[in-house]
Amino acid sequence: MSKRFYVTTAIDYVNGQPHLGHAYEKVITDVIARSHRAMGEETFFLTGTDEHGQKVQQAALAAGKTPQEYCDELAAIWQALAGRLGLSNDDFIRTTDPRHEAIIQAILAKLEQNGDFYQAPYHGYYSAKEETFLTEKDRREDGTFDPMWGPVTELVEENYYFRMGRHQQWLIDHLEANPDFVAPSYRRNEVLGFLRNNTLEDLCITRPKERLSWGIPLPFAPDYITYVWFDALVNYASLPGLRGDPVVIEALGPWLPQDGAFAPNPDLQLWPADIHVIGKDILKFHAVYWPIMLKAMGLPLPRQVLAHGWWQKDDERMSKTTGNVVDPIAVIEEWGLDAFRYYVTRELDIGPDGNWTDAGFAARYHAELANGLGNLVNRSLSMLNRYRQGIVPPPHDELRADVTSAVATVEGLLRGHSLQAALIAIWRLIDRVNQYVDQTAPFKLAKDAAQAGRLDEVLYNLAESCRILAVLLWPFLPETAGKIFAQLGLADTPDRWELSQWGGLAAGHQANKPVPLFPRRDQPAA
RNA sequence: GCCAGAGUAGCUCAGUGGUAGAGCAGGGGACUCAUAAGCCCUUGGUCGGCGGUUCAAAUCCGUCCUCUGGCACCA
Repeated sequence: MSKRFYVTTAIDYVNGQPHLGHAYEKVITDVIARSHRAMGEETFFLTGTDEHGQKVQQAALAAGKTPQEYCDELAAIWQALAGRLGLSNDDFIRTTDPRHEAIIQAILAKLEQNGDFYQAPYHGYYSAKEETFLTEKDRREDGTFDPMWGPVTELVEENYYFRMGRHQQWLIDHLEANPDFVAPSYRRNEVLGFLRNNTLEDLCITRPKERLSWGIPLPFAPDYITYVWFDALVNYASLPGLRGDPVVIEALGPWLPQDGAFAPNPDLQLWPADIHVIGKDILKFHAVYWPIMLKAMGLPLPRQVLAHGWWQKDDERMSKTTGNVVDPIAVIEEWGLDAFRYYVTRELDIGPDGNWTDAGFAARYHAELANGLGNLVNRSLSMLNRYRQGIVPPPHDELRADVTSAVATVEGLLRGHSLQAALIAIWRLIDRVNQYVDQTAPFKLAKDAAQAGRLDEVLYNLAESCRILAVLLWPFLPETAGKIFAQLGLADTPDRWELSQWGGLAAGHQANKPVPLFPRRDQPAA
């Protein structure tokens, strides 16, 4: 079996509530995963939760629970979110999975043996009140720290460091030789600019156990706990490893537990990842630290780090304190899952920041989903039922060229992960088919018995266009695509690109009666 | 402060030397299968300011203004 297309989201820190940004990242990654699957690639889509760290430790303590109990409860919330978003993820990694921890320890042991680590004092400003180190960025202009931190003292503690400096040049070379390694291109430029103009400092990768106990101990120094880098980031490779990915198993072989738990599985070739979908805030970790870590581990680099932007609400940063937030679950409950998936993918291209407005959401819902797509399917099937009792006439090719051309365009855009552009192209086809209804006026043809043959032709073109639209929409709107197939009386699922071939509807096929896909919400039901 | 990017119709944006474009919103019309949806037509801009190069500049150059992003241990 060949290597699968492997796509990931960032894993989310459990000590927080899911918000629009999380939901957005997962939806666009799901669209990418579904489109690759539809086009016949074996695909693996991974998401998950980051569960270690001091904040989780403290929150668990405050809640009177063990950290593991606390994480189990929160991980369930995040997994439920994945379900509510209709994600087609193939697995869900939790960094508290003992197998993940075993792989982390194998990696740490290997790098220690290779001389990638060293011990040194860590100097920092420490807030005892918040039990955290502060950075220069936390200083105010006059050099003092915000009173929220309480008394701030300068503290020195021993820690382990990861040597990064020696990796600077090849990483620059790699970015120059692989223009798609970081996307969009302006993010790549930022990373290159950073690498060219700064000297990489070594990375502090531990915290002393007395300060951070909820995490993975260094196998060669159990009084130290791995800090986030060699824990959370590694999930992308540890999940393949714990499921037997041969590349990961081979790189870590001698350092893994030799009890047979990590037997290679040649049928699951995942690493290297094809795309890491992340937010722009964690670009540097993924485009600088992570490749260097992988190189040290002896693993190939991912093919692409794709950084998306952030959402604002009404041109202002979303903030819990002001209540200026979009709750994705509430939107889905009010408008439906596919309406949510459509808006976030259509409104915002992957890269720039976006702005959520409730008015914009309602406008797209009505203009594009209800009046455009929904009404087209409804009027097409309504006429097929009214004039032909829902029985599909013989195939006819009048719209074949338009549809085939749109399919090719959408396919190319999906392969390039231009999701917004793909939706725009799909809607151009919807507009074209709506235009066709007016140009051919089947409702007039139906009044003249002599035009029965022409009416058959038009009705076939409409029904077949709707069928193919379902296939194109599947990656974005899986519920809706399924409903269109169901209304057409098709038992199949529109999850394969080959179904977008013109002429799939057979003469004599019995379609069902239409039900509005996206009921209008701005007027009382008639 | 330094580096990068952007400023074009009410809104979102395309357009990189040759008579200003799209979608949405706004206005008008004909139709009626359909979720009072759809279709056709249409109003609307001294292309951020100033100066320069050119027969010709939204497009190239200079300068100024405004905004955005980045400037390492941030989940």
